[in-house]
This record gives sequence, C-alpha cells and structure tokens, in this order.
Amino acid sequence: MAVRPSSIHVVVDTVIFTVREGALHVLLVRRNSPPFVGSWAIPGGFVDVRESLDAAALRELREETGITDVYLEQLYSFGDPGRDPRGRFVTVAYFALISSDHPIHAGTDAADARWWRMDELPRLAFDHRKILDYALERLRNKLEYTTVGFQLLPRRFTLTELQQVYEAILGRPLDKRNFRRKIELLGILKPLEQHRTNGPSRPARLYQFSADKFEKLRNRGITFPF
Amino acid sequence: MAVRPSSIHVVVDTVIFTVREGALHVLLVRRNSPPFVGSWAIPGGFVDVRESLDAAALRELREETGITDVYLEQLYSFGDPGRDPRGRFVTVAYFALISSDHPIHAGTDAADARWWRMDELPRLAFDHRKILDYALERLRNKLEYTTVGFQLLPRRFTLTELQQVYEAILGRPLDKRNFRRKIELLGILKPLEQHRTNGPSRPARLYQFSADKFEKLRNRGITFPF
DNA sequence: GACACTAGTGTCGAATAGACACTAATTGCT
DNA sequence: AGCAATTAGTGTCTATTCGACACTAGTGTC
Repeated sequence: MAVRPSSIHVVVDTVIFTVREGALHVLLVRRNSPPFVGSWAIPGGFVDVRESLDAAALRELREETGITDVYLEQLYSFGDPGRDPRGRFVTVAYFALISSDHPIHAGTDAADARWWRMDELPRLAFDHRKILDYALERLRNKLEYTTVGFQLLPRRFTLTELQQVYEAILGRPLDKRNFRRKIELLGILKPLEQHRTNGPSRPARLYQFSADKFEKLRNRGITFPF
Repeated sequence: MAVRPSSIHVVVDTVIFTVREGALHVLLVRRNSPPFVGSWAIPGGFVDVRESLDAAALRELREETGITDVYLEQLYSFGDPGRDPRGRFVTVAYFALISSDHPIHAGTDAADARWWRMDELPRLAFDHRKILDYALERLRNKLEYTTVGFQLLPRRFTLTELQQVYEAILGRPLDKRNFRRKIELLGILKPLEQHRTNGPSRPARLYQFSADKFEKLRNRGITFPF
C-alpha cells in the first residue's frame, strides 16, 4: 500500500476541569483570529510530527496553564468535514482534571483565558460545545466507577470537600452518611491527625488519598487506557 | 492562528468482532506489502478528505466485508510516532459487531482475509495487538451496562444462544437461571410463538429484541456517543 | 416406552443502596 | 461564662440486587 498524503490536520484539544467555590469550572481561551473571532474555545493546538498524542496534549496544557501535574485522559476524536472552515481538521480531544489548589495563571499565553462555570458557559467556537458536553458526561460516568474525583482536590482535604466535588460534578446533592459510607468502603483514604478549622464550627479531620494502593497512579500523567 | 501543515496521515482501523461456534472471532487481513509483509492486521484505510471519521470506518468496512448493517463505535485514537515505519500515522480505531448470520465473504478484496478465534491469534502488524486488546476490554465492559450483545445475534434467537454470546465474550461460564433473570429484568426481549428444534431435545423458544424501545437503535450504524 | 438431550423454572442468603435525625466540637457574641 | 450559630460526624432499617444452587418439561432416537 502506497502512502497517500491525506491533507488532514491533526490537533489536540483539552477540556480542563477544576472545582472552585463548589462549582465545576472549565478553562476556555478567547479566539483572537478568524474563524470565530471573539468566541471562546477549548485550548488546543497542533500535534507535532515527532510527539505522541498524549505528549502533545501535555505540552499544550503546559503552554496554556503552566501545569504539568495533571490527570489526563483521551476522550474521543472528532473529525467531521466542515467542523473547521479553514480545512479538514481532526481533533483528538482530551480531558484533564486539575486540583483546586493548583496555582494556575490561566492566561499564561498572551491569549485571553479564564475559568467558566459549567452552568454559565459562553457561546463556543467550532463544535467545542459538543466536545465539552461529552467530556462532562464522561467525567460523570467515571466518577461512579473510578477514583478520578480525588484528582480535583489538594493532597489533603476534608470529607465535606470531597463530597462537594462529587456534588459539583454530578449536579445534585448527595446524602452525607451514605457518601461517607461508600468512601469508607473503598478503603482508599488515610485519615490524618490534622484537622482544619475554618469558621465558627467544629473542625474537620483531614484525609489523604491512600498512598499504598493509589498514590502511584496519582499524578502519573496519562492514566488511561495503558 | 495560521494553518500549519501537520504531515500526519489519518487512517481508521476497525476491529470487527463476531461470534461463531460459541467463540469470539475477529476479522484480520494479511498484509502483502511492506512493512510487516505476511503479518495479519486489523482492516482499515485512509480517511478521505471529504468524509467523516465514522463514514470512513463504514466505507472501509463495506469494502472489506460487503457489510453495511453493523454496530460501529469509535474506540480510541492511537498515534505514537514510530508505530508505522513509513511515517507518522494517527489511527482512529473503531470496533464493529456483526451478527453471526451475516453473509460475510471475508476477503471481498483481493487481499487475504479470514476470521480468527480470539484465543488463537497470529502475530499482528504494527501496534494492532494493543488495539485489539483494548477493543476486547471495551466490549467486555459495554456488555455489562449496555445491550451491545444483541448486535452479535440474528434477529431471532434463543436464550441459550444469547447466553453463549455473553460467555464467549466474557470468557467464562454464566449461570443459566441468573442470566435469564437478568435479561428478563431488562424487559427488552419479546418472546415469539415460534420455537426452534435442533436435535433430540426440547425445542427452544425464539425471542427478538424488543421493537418498542430499541429497534430504532439497532442497525442505525453509529450509535455512540451521539 | 425408555433414554438422551437441552429448555425452562424458584429460593435463599449476602451485599449494596437509599432514606432518614440526632449529637459533638468549635467560634463568636453578649 | 454561657449561649447561639455553624459544620462535623455517626447508625439503622428497608428494598433491591447478585450469586449459588437442582430439579422438571418437552422433544427425538432407538
């Protein structure tokens, strides 16, 4: 089989989630060149010929946010002709989870960039709304059968904070006792001696993700599927 | 942002599963040009500049097997540099499910093509073994929370045949009563008046996928995620 | 009509999931 | 000092789900 040139451009776009102030947020950048000037878009860029798809996503992430220490997972590839008026673009979409204490200067690049609440999104460029919706759906699903939720928290956290992350993503309140029972059963949290007191109330015990089983997975970068 | 040419070739490769003689099989084609001459590979080909990724997968499927009526789902994109010595190739991998009664002339193309039992695979070209392994993992997972299993059967089938499909994919025996109870609870099978008798034993009732809820989904082509 | 073969059916115990309300520890105010 | 306000933390009961397990029913063959 001869190698026919395909004239298709390959990019990666990464949906970057975080939880702040009890709400799920996503990082978007404002486009300042056509098409869709002034619209907001999921950050991304071209895949270099010498780097893997994962590496490209990590690099773009670093360039956009300065972050290296993230959970990153390939989401889906979108490649309808006509999704970009400039030509034929296939984007390999990723989603990333960033812990809330991460010092992000959203807008490291000259470009405008900011966090948006998932329930107050602006109009998005290209088919990015579809990508975002799918990323959220995937995140919600994975929350139920994996431990991705922990990726959105600092290393030490209270159970209430953990519950708030789950609630923010699922978009509905959870029962405190049932939630704690389920987390307890997972057996992946190590209770610390430290407590955190913030306000006129009983201080909450701090926990951390159990080093034994999962610490190695945390912050490993690509975690799926290999 | 200017459009830089990326020099990356985009192809689709489709893992085609079927169940025959109680065993899960996959369709492979033998390569007759370098690299990996003589090795077996997952069928696939270039994405045309004017067609969507899904359309490309469907087209290749039709060209390879003559089949149009399949369950097809995007799997994952693989794009490590070095996965193809001819240059930089990104493959958007799909997996397809074909019902056992489908008249497939595997090898419509001049190329050698045949079904292989999943437990007796030859050496595969490129990183196709990795793709295949991941497809199987995904299929097993989806079997548990969706109704993809039905895609592998003719329109009318017995409960034993359905159970054999599940067993072939999961690679372990299932309890007949528990299996039937679970299927019953799904409420998606319509019992027919017809029975099938094959051999010296009690004839088995035939069922079909319930038209009401799911017939529209069946054979719709792309079913995921949109 | 007896035998071989596959179809078809129900129960019990364990684990899981959802609904639900009070006590405990601290801060701030008077 | 003590009281009010606030969030942390804890257990039971019920319904559902899941796995293990064995016998009867209907047909073809000899």
